[in-house]
Amino acid sequence: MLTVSVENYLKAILHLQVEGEERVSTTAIAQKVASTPASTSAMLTKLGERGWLEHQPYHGVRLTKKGHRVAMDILRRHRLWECFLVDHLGFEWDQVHEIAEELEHVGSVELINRLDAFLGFPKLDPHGDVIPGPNGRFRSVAARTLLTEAPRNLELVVVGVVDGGDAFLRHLGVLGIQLGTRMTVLERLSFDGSLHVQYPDDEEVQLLAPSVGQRLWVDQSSPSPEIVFPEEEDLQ
Amino acid sequence: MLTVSVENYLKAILHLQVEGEERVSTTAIAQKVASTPASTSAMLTKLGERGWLEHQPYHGVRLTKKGHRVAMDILRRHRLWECFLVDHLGFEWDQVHEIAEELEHVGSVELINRLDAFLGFPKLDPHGDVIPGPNGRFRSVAARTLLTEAPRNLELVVVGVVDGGDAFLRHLGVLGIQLGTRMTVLERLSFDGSLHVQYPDDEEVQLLAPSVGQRLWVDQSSPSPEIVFPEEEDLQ
DNA sequence: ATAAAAGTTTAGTCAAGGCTAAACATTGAC
DNA sequence: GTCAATGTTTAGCCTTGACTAAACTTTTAT
Repeated sequence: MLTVSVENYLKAILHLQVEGEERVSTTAIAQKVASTPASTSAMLTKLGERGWLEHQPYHGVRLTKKGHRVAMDILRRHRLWECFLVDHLGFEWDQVHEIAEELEHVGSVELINRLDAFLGFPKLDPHGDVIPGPNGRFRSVAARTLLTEAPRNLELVVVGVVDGGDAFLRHLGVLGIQLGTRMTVLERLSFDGSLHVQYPDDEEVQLLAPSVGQRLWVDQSSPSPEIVFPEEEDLQ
Repeated sequence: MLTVSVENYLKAILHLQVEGEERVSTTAIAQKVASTPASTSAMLTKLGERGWLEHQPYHGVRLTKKGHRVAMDILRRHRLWECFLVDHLGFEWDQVHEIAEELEHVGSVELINRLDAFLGFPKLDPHGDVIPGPNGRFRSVAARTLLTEAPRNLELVVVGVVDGGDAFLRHLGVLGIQLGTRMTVLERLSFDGSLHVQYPDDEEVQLLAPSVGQRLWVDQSSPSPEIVFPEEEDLQ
């Protein structure tokens, strides 16, 4: 049965699987769900028996089609609820994750599809993450680049954050950055990859740490015919 | 800790306590939460130890102030979610109970208060039940009478249902009755208390079973200076 | 190539919350 | 007032999902 605990494991595995590795390790999963490797191992065996994943002892785990579908549904619910909380209840984007963690386990399919319609079938959640559709697949992904890898001297707009924990989101708040913030990258420093950026209507040039630049998705502020991507030798 | 299970017990006890009896029996609670008397007895002992109720072995149970407050909060969450589901997601009133049973266990106080504001601080849920305020007390109760006890020959409007399970709500649907339906009681039959009622713009007189009339809250359709309540000798 | 480190699983417990069967209280009928 | 019927609790057991400690694999470093 799909208990809250099972849903959390599947969600965690999807997360780790998307973020790179083909096979996901027991320890990594244990960390994500804040449990011990021993408990996790037991759970993985069970999830394997029930057909949600393939578990090769000592060599990690991979979601089956069925497991992947379930996990995507949970992600869908989580992100739709976040939209609701921010767009209609007036929460800030760094306040909604915890609440959505609870709401995502409410199981009614009818509920979530109606919520989707109520919200106007959004493609992105308040952090700029893509929302899976009712078929359990991601909706068309908008063009986006990491700020670190974006072209210079072109006005950009922030369209998302990578793996946005509340701490990072609040830090962005301090920096005055949110979804929709516009900025232009003037230079990327070779020392550590820090970025010199400039905001519209602001003479001053700001220095942005690489830890921030690597975690911001941006798109061109207004479509332009000439897009110049940086070449390797550009990097000083 | 306030687990889902504990919340369900407290909610069930509040329900039974409101519906009459001062002390609530183990068996009645077991029935409400669809459990056995044995399991319930164990749970009641625990809830007593934790200060949510007073448990006199063999003589039933009564919520403490603390327990009452918690139960009212759950009722508040349940009914606010029902409002949201019907008013904004377009559900019918007989479809929302189950879903609200899940949503009511999402714990954030901030969430529920914002939802309350979003909904415009409603006083009544889609079934006409009173919604507790953030202080854990019922909001001012509107004037209302059971249809069975309402005055004759006066246009009434349905403002609520008593203990509306889905089966009853669907039955009302078959009869064409919902919140806001107007009707006039012509006569109460002495045999079994059935009611002869008439709907506006409809010549035909309908017969309403007492099982229905006893479970409909009504108010006067439009304020009238003369309210005639039925006397005993009126009942043929 | 092998030993230490790191990662994973197994073994043995625990708490929550359910169940059935049996023992115990209370109530009501005679 | 006693005894049967009803209601309640206790006793003993089960499942889920956690935990620690110990055993076992795999990987890494020398």
